[in-house]
Amino acid sequence: MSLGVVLQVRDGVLQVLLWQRARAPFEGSWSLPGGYLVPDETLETSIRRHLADKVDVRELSHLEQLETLSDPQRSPQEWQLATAYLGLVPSELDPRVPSDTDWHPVDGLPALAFDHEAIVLAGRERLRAKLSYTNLGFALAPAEFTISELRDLYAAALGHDVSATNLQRVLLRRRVLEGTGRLRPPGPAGGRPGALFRFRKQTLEITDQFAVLRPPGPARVPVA
Amino acid sequence: MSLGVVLQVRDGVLQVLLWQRARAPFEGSWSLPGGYLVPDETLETSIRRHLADKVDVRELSHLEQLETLSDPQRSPQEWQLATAYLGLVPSELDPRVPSDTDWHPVDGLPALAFDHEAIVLAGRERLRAKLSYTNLGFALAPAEFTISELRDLYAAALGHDVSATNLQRVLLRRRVLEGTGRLRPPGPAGGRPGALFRFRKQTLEITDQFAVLRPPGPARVPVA
DNA sequence: AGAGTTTTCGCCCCATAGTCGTAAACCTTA
DNA sequence: TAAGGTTTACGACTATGGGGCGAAAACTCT
Repeated sequence: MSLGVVLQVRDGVLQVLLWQRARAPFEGSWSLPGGYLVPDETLETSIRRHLADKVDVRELSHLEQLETLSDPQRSPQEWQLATAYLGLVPSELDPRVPSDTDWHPVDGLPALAFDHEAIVLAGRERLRAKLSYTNLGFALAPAEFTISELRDLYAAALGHDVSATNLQRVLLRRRVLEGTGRLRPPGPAGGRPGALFRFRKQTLEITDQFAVLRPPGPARVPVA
Repeated sequence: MSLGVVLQVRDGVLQVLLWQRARAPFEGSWSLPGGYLVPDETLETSIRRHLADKVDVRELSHLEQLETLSDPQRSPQEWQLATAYLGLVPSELDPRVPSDTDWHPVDGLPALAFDHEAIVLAGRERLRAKLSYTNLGFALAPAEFTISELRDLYAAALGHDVSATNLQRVLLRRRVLEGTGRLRPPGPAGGRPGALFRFRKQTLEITDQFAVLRPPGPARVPVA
């Protein structure tokens, strides 16, 4: 079967989409959305199909495979293999979810069915790691944003403060962000209008090249 | 079913363990070792069991899950899910392998059965990436080694030259390596004896902390 | 006009990577 | 024993890029 860890930053907090089980085992407790495969179906197709009831597929800005769980004890009744996926939803969207489904802060989860808590935490770790060496932030952020807004998104996803100055310089240097010409008008409290940025690419790319593994030679990427 | 991409640096070249199929489909062509699960078996147990015929399990210095393949077209006959694992063997070992099994350089593979070529390349990419931001090198290297030997290992696995000076400084600073007191006597051509090093840990650890995701504050890890 | 807010940007420090050149330690051969 | 060749070790220098700070800019409101 396939399971989905769907994450979104809501109200400044990283949250996960959970579904309340209607049947035993673990009747009534919260669990990850997902379900069985049908014949000749890709795992990715399967999780997209199961998620379609919960979130509009077009609202998923990113979907990648996490891992496949196979512990014989993970389900109390039958031996069940499950492949977990990580899905991300941009923070400006508010998908309509069914009544048995709701968002829960990843810090402070209720008791989850099966091994789903560990899967959620694995998804959060994957997100945190990739935020640093890829452009995965595009999947959390709206189409346009100020640096302050992006800093709050990163802080929520990473779980600690982020320096806005640094974030801007680093992401610009890595050519992850680019400025639109536009400005965001200040709020009722006033303040200087913030410049609006966007991610250059909407697909996953590795932005960090490491020291020892970088091919030698004086040729360096031009700053352009 | 489970599949294993078992990599080792042999003769200064990154090689993968392949098995020649005895039955259709793809009879006679090379493929990854692996096979079906038995009930109540973990995927990791399964791949270890299937690999036991090829390589002594104790010779595997590292084993981690790569991904689960589910394309309905990946097997010409039946719909088949397969979970691929990446296994590593230290370069000083030379496992006895059956006659239908042999090592092949990852650069210059023969035509492989199913989608196995893509899986091998995915395994190589995982190795290359993790060599840079983890201590995964421990799984390729012998118990003790000189910096030159380690440099050759890294160069083979990464596919490009590596500076020995840099490699030593970086891995020492990250506290990935530590010096044993010993020296390796020079070869017949002479030369200064090389100092012997070892990896501090034999389990996977992340050694690189990234800029923007690093928690703020002046506190830095003491150089000790 | 002045006070309060928020964003922007320049400046400086420092940690670490990359390169190079020289010294050290060993072999073989004359 | 001296000289030349080979390999490793290590210091010096440079470049890059992150981290932090503070001042300036651009607003709103009173």
